Amino acid sequence: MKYTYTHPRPAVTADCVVFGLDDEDLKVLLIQRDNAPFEGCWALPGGFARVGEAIEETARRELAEETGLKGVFLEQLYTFGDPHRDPREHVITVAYFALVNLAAHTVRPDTDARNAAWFEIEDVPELAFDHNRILQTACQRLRGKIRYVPIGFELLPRKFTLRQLQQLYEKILDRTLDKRNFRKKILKMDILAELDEIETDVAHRAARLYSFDKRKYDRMTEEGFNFEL
Amino acid sequence: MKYTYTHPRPAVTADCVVFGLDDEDLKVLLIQRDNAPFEGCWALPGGFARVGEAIEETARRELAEETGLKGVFLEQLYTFGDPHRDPREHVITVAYFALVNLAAHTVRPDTDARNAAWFEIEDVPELAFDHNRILQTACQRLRGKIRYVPIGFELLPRKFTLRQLQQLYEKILDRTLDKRNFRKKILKMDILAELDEIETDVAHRAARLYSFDKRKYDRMTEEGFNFEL
DNA sequence: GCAAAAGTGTTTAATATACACCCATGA
DNA sequence: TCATGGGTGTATATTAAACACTTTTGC
Repeated sequence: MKYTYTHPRPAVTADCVVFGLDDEDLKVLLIQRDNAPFEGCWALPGGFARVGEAIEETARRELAEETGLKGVFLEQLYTFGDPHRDPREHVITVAYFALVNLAAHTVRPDTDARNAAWFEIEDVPELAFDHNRILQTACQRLRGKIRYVPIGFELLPRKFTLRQLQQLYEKILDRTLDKRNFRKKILKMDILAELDEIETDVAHRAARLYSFDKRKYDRMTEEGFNFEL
Repeated sequence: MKYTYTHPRPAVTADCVVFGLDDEDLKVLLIQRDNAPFEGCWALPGGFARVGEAIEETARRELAEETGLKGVFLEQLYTFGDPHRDPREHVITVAYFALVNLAAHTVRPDTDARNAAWFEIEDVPELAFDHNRILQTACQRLRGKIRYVPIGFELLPRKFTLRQLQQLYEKILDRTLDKRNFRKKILKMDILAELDEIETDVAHRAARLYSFDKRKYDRMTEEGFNFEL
């Protein structure tokens, strides 16, 4: 089938930078490419936009097709339109970043990708296209955003300890935080629900579990409160 | 000439939300459309992406063609990809927002647009496509960003008084600020250069002029300082 | 009983806020 | 001389930062 236009058009793709937290390590999900260009090279999951499909849907569909991930937190990151970022032709990509907690979502490699795997942020190899740059932009955005929007909870299991939360922040912000001050601050915000449960299977005193109370948070932001760590 | 592809492609455009400050009023630059759809309707300046042209260049080129504005501060805002946002077909638009100071840039209507004009933000009429929504997104971004990145200076003349700066912030943040506290805070940041000049042609005591010292600011941000008003 | 992490308060410094008057200038 | 905005300081409240020990639990 052929599709003809009076003017040449750049192609459009959507790519996803998927962050996951695994035993306190921040990782990113990559796929190994099946086809040219960059065959065999690691890359961000993503693919071509379809006509009639919202661009975010493109991102979600490709993510599901290539990695099996569904229903994740997804937010638009930036649109990269350099005409030489794809050696074949002018391809504009709308990049998204996603946050998942690894315990709740299992990844299965699928048709388009020979393989999908989690990489430690520091150990990411040379990627296809300008994907290293996109990843870098995503890391910056994550660091910038996590300080004043409580998106960090997307990376944790539904029930978590304050230590897990603190370690997450320390990992992303790349500095240590004072335990007492951290707890004081986050609890005072009143966006966590204290559960009647404690962690299990730990070789020391078990910590209380908490969950993020989105309803409280939404109510507070409406009233002009701002989260800021 | 015809251009043929094996898969259908959405079209891509770039649109600009241009903010300008005029006698302490925040305005946005609109053009009146010459062609269908939405002929005669007011819209954001913008147009179709060319193959081989970086998408930001599309935005700059269209802005210059339609309004005569060149060399302005331009930053990517968001990409809108709803398949029904253009009644003709699926058009993805990469929206940018621009800041200009009206004194330094003159606007001349040009080929594509029958007319270009500045509108008070509050008086913007029903626009073509989803441009009202894009404008709204841009306003939010401007408000959010101006508090922690000193982009406000782009809206002012090179030399300005502290009153002008404060009024700008009050306009955008939509609340009054205490004069003494504002001056203390902004001067303590040490990103303004105090000039040996005062304003002229005012019917009261003339205020000292300042200019934004980008070099100082860049040096400070590198050292991990953060502007925050 | 010891290793490992949970949990908890206070002091001090820094920052934000609230607030009012005299001064210079041009009309 | 009056109207208009320029320019300035201090006291108080709030928030951030620094800091160490006791408790619980599993091994």
